[in-house]
Amino acid sequence: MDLRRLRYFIAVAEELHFGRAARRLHISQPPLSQQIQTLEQEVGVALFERTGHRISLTDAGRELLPRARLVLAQAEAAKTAVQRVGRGESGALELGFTGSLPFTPVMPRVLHDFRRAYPGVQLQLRELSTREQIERLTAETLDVGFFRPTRHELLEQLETRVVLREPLLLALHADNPLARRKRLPLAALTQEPFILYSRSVSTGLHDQILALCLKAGFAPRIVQEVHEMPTIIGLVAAGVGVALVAASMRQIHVPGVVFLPLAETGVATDILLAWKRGGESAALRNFLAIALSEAK
Amino acid sequence: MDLRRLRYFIAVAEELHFGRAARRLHISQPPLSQQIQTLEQEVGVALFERTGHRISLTDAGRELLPRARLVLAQAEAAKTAVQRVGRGESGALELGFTGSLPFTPVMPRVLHDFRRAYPGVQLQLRELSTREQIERLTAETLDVGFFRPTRHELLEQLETRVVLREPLLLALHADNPLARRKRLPLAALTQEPFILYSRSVSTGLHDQILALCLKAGFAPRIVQEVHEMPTIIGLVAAGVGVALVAASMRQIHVPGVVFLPLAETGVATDILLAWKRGGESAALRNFLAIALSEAK
DNA sequence: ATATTTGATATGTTATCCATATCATGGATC
DNA sequence: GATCCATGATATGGATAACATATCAAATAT
Repeated sequence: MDLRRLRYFIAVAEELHFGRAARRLHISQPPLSQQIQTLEQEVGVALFERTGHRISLTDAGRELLPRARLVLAQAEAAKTAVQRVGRGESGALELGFTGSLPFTPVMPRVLHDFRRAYPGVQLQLRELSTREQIERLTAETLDVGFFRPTRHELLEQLETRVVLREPLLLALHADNPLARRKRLPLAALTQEPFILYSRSVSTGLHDQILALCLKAGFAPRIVQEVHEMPTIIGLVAAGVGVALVAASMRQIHVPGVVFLPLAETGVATDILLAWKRGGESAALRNFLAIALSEAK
Repeated sequence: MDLRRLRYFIAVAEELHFGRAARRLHISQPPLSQQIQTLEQEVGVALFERTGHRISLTDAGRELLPRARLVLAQAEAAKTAVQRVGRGESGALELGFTGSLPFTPVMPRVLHDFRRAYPGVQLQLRELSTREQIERLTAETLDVGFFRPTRHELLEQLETRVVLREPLLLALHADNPLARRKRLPLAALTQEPFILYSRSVSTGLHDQILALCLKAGFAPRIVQEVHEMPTIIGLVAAGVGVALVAASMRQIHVPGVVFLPLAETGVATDILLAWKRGGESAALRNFLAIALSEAK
């Protein structure tokens, strides 16, 4: 199983024509036929069906094609990553985060410290939903991600650490009579219109808040679902309704929005750092070291 | 970037000793040094630091090690996956069957045994009429099918085997006076209302039963045509008429339906296994091996 | 029936890979 | 500090593998 043979195989599988594939590979046709035959001998399975004038992939060939592409892509990625390190850029790191994270104390601090400690690392920031982050982390098209707890079947393939736990606060409009109180029990919100996190995108918070309300004895009247926390603040300012948000949302100063602690204790939301187990790059290891040391 | 070179690199990186790594790779030391140098030239970065007596990984080498492992592992996985498909241990198989087949002893047993022997094969079951199966088998949008004999011009393009021969029984309602007899000659049914198989969908059974009746000296009074055997049982139970059904229909226990053997001997219906000649996938070959070995 | 296109085969050349032999250098030992 | 040992690099020749040119056999198209 040679990378060159895999490359040849992909060319033939894509062109479905030995001659064209050979031209694309800048070799002549006979050695290509020969290499494919060698590859087929090696795996012990026919990869193409040669029925006279035209060829087609066998089941085995169809199985191999995407895998061969993956192997080649990863080899290529390894090469460029190594070269980047060689040029002193010491690697690249793609970091995912949800919209609320930049307002928390943890993400800015980690970024700042990492940038100072490893100025050579090319740090790419990507705002992505929790779900997208989990999918890209498992597919290894993202190195590390910040998000809040959720349910997702791929989560168990990832390594996660809680890096911050912050209380949930009630955000409501200053004109609301309840805004004059010092703290509020959830039960006081029975009649309030609720802004909630989207069930499909922010499953964890959606379910958590719903469960809290039910425990307090009422089902919230949901007037709006949103994807990201900061959006909520805008809606609260616009008088659309009340919402439960992480304490760090207080960072966002919008006239007319008041934050109140809940009377209930222990109502909080975690911030997680997640990455794929095994095969951590040097840059990722360094990032994790900094992020986790600041986590307590 | 050759897979061999990556393998060599991993060995040296793990042993941190060219001699030991060479021994592990069953080659001598000089070519190993040479291959590592070639690899370093290829990526343009030093992977090891040779400081006199001992060597260590450079940052670039540390970056490469986990990635090289990943590439090799995935190449290996691709190989075994392809081989599994080649051996028919994985892949997909689409199986057609008519409505009466699940009640026969042969189809459930074959499915059970095949699933146990080749759990990796994705087995798709499709309830299809005999005609549809024949058309899809010749068009190769179906891999294999179970049905009863019929006339169809495309049949000669298919390979067929009889996997079970079962007697035809008379199904009639318990209230029918004839139901008290132990066995019945066909001639006793001259005046009975007949439920028959649709001429267009189940040509074989339709013609067979019509011929039997004519041979017994009467033309049956057909009150209803149906597409599938199990449907008949329901109609018999409803008192619509009498019918000839395969013995395995006795599996369907519906109150009010009585099954009686015919006085005539040798009145039976076959169950066929059919597939398209040539180009059998490995999974299909394995399926046929199991199905035909149980056919006797 | 003939021409054309396709992938497979034959053969010689070149490049790659490996083994044996040898060299250069950094530590360890006396 | 001279010697010895271990380690990786270099030199050289032979085996293997990959390639190009020339050619073939079979399937289509004209």
